[in-house]
Amino acid sequence: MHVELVRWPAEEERLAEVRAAGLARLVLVPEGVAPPLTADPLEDWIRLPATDDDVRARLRVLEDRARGAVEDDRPELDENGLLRLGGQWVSLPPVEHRLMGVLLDRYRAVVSRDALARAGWPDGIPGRNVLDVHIVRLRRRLAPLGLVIRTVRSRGYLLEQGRVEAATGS
Amino acid sequence: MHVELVRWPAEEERLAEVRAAGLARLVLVPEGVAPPLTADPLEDWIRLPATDDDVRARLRVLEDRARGAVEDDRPELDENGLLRLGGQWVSLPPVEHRLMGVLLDRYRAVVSRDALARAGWPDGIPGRNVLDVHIVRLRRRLAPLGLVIRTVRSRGYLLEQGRVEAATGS
DNA sequence: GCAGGGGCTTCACCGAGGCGAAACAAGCGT
DNA sequence: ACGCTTGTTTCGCCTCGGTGAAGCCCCTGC
Repeated sequence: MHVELVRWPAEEERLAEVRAAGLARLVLVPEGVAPPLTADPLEDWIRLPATDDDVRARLRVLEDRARGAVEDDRPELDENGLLRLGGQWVSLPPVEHRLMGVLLDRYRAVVSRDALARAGWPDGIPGRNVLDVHIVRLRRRLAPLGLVIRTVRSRGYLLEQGRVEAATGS
Repeated sequence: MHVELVRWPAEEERLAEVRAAGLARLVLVPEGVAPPLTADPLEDWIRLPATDDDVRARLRVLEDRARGAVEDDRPELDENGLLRLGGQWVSLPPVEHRLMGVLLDRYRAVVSRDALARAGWPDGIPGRNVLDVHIVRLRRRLAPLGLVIRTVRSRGYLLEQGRVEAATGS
């Protein structure tokens, strides 16, 4: 993810272009000049002179926003079984709601099948295949949100954002 | 729209609270201290000492963002049963007016069938299917405005703007 | 290398219940 | 008298949770 550096007001035209292109940008504003203001989260400005650290800090945030428009916000699960992520949502039936609770508590970490079974069926698991089936169903329901449940063989499962894998290990 | 001013690192706890509450905030960072970084567009920081103009500039941007985050054109319902949205309007009969009231109070959140029943029929619900029927009728009336009532099975209903919903994979 | 087996995935199916919607029958105000 | 609103019945679909069974993949023992 790249962030454009734009001098203001010297490069006014370029700022307009970069804005139109929807690129992230940091505007450098010398002393005594009013900064250009916009509500666009992909734009920030900094007053010169500034330390390299401060410039880097603002650049990092802009990079995060540029990247994270899609990635990296954490899904939210409410008490009504609604799972929200990036403006979209899906509703989860009771069992899957409970399973999702544990997976989110340990987001991006492995959750054992045992822990999942206990969470999904506090009164004891009905059959030995039930968990697997519900994992499949949960996977399908999560797909539209870009969430993926990975299998960690003989260890358990792990919830994360679905990345576009460079190559499937085939 | 209000923006919280938070001193850093003195008011670290308060920053956490304000973040959790989703309020817009400007973090004041003294010289020589690393600013707290987040991709959240509702947070910004400024290096002290700073001019009043620079502070005001950052406040204005945050106010704009806070306003934009909330104002995402919400439908308006008046006491005469007129529901307006985006220049258009429809009129709602008494029962549907009351139902719509609760749905709007909890816009985009789940409202239980029970809560709807109590709102629509304060003196007790006449039959057990009445609510379903009125939901259907309300749906038809809302359609021209682009509003949609989603079913959240065994939990209730939810009112939102009719976007193209990610369908469940068949 | 090959066969066996455990772990996991997926499908097809069933019963129960939640929900949708059409059709019908009043009631009410204008 | 007419149209709009409200309540009721009824039929049928879809979802949800659970079960059995088939198949795949990887590891392991021989």
